[in-house]
Amino acid sequence: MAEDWDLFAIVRSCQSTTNTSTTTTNSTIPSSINSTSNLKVELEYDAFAFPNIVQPITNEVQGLNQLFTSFNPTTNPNTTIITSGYGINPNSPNIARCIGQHHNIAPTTSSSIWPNFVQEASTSSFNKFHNQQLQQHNHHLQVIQKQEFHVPQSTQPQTPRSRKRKSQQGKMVCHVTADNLSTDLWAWRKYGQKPIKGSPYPRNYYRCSSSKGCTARKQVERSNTEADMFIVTYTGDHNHPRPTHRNSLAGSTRTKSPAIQPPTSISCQPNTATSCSSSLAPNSFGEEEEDIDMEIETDEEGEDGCDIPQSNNGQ
DNA sequence: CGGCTTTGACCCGCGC
DNA sequence: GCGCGGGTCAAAGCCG
Repeated sequence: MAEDWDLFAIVRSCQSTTNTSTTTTNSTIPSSINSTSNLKVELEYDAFAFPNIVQPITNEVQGLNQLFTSFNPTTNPNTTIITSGYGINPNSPNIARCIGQHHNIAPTTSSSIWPNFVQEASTSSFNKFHNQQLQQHNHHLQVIQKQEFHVPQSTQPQTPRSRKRKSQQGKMVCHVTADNLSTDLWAWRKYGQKPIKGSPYPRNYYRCSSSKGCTARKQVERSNTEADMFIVTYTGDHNHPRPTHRNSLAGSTRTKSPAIQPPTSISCQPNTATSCSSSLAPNSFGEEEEDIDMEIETDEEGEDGCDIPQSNNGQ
């Protein structure tokens, strides 16, 4: 299909740019959030009117923030975190404080851009979703705290096809610019592409290729409202430590297809996941430290690594 | 040779 | 109950 852009787009973005904007998926978010120079991270929780979950979420937020922070290469003073959401009081001191703190602490690693991420919850199965998310996040948090890399229990055993709608599963959504489509050290393998109703652009499906049993999934699609923005959605958890460096899995990249390539391109390929992911992505969690190291290793590429110029990661 | 991309078909959750 | 549409599978072909 001509729309290969996606793929590469994703992958490619190895370049870092400074624009990353985060928006909430649920509510189409205006670009007002975007800040070119400042990185704004928006944590959105659809707590709606479920007071009972607010607390847990708060905890989550903390956990996420920790992770996020530790992960965030860019953490810098300029980083702004915006909390918004339904249900969770944006003004919540707990959250704000927590976030602020973490950010301050955050290690400053590279100048890479830290893509925005949004935590999205589906309204339909709100409770279910939240429970899952909370579990995942808590779990991740625990993992991090322990400095472990496994996500043992996992989240869901993935049976042959867990057809459960993704919308109902916990997921992390990142909005990144084409330039930032970043990459991460995880190795991703494309396993499908589908046209999405209502969107002129197809959605690409990737799964982690580092480990056979890994349930991590990644979806990438171009925003139909903002041409140069890509929506990257992460689901599932990695059941293995993050690779130390982009691996080289073999094959690769077919050069980018002639088709559309996002602006910058390179094919970072699957291995490259966007930084967003790292942040929240469940998986990435554990590896934060490594991540950082590794990512840093990438130099500046910004995000993570997409150092790989073209073709696949390295290959 | 191993791994990746492409792509049509299939499966099945979900809304009507 | 039916149909739509999203997500996944798997064969074929490509690339390093």
